[in-house]
Amino acid sequence: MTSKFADSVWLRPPRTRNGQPTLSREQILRAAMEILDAEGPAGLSMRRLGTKLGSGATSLYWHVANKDELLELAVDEVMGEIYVPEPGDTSWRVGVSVWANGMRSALLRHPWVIGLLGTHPTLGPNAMRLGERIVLLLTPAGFTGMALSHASSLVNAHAIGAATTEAAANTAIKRSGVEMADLADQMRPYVERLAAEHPAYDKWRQDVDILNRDQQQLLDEGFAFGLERLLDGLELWLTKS
Amino acid sequence: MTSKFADSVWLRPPRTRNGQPTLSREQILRAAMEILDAEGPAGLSMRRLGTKLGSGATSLYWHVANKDELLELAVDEVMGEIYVPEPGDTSWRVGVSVWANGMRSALLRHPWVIGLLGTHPTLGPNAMRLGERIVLLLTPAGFTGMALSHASSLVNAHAIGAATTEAAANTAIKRSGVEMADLADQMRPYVERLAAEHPAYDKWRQDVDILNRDQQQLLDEGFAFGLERLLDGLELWLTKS
DNA sequence: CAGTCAACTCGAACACTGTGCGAGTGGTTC
DNA sequence: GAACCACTCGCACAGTGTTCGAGTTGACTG
Repeated sequence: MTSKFADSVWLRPPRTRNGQPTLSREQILRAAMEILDAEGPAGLSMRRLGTKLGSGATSLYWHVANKDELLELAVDEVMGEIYVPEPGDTSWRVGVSVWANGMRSALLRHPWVIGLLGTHPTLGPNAMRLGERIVLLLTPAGFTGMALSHASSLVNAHAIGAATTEAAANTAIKRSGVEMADLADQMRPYVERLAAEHPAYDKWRQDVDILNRDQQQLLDEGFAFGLERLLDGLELWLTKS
Repeated sequence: MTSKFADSVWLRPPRTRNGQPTLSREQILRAAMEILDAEGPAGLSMRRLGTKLGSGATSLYWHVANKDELLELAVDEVMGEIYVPEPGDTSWRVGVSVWANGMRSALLRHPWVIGLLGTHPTLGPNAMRLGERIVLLLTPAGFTGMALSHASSLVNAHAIGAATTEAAANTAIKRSGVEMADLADQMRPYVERLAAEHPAYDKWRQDVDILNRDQQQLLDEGFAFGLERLLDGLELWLTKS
């Protein structure tokens, strides 16, 4: 049940010597991410990963303690794909926007990360580097002490939350036929049944004709809208204190 | 690979007659949630659920198509715990705050939901009821059309994102010994190693002395801070358009 | 050159998992 | 009595993560 942080991956160097012994932590990680990106977490099993690498499944356990740990490494790898601009290059608003948008798209490129974020805190080196960049970006903007932490959490939460619902929508579309129109048709009886019980929701849905719009564009706009409101709120706080 | 929405749980009535045949969808759902709350998703297996209900594991498949579907039902059940005030009872700001706080605490009461939110969209009756209430709350506040959707997504994302990182922290604390101080001690060598590479982050961490604070209070404050900024941003948008 | 040790690989086995299938049970309706 | 339906469930299958202990390699030491 309990596990010491002292045993964590981040404290244990990759087990490999100068030579290249046909298997390395990096290599395993890369192969694992390929499977995850292509087929989601359900597609990743140690045996499959082993055969993909041309080695026995249990060989992996020399380089990685656990499947869980492997996933932790993978999550941090995704964190490494997020770019946070240096201060001075732009205003803090633009900097935060770049960061937030980059985070959203990284999460959507690797949607399996989303389901893992709530299970372990992300403490890997890439996450740390991210933290450093964020401090560097927000400090000159005027955020200090706890406000810095809170502001950063706010942006983080926006990216994670938006990516979560967006990923859910994506998998629903992927899993049903292909066309959004088809899915809308399939849902019609259900939606109509509920329309009676939820008149306001239904009226709104008809007003905006939500099912006949470009879903991706809607999601993009929604994220941008939220981000803008959130930046306004932060800016207001800066000027008022 | 593909599955028609026509087969979805939400279109299929619970399979039970007037009599009470020792097993019902409701009952299964309740037992499943007890296990999930107590031991997380890893603790839930169909066999365990069966024995907990005093019946064979495969009997469950009469009432529920598969485990995924059972989890979908469970997620919607949690959505039912979220309260959105009616408009007129309070200002929209307070209404949204109640909703957001309720959502955060529901997700933290049932942290296993967080990992599932990204896998299926939540379309159950409770989620729909939530949607209705949100429309009723935000419309009189001045949000119409797409802005309503975007504002609602923003609040949603904040709750989900904050709960995600908070759940991650909680499991880390639960899983290591017991005391936060112990965990801080265990992390020390790692943190110190990284301090050199991340001076700004390190300086900030020392300035606020983050490890010696009440973590729960910090999380609460962070959520409230973010929510306030976000509401300010929305209010500003309302007045400017 | 032989010997030792560490780094690394891997097959077998264990205790599990979700789920399809077909047989079985009990009550209600002709 | 017969037929039907709602429902339960044991068996079996193909898979899972992981442990253990034996095996293989290559480099360094005596």
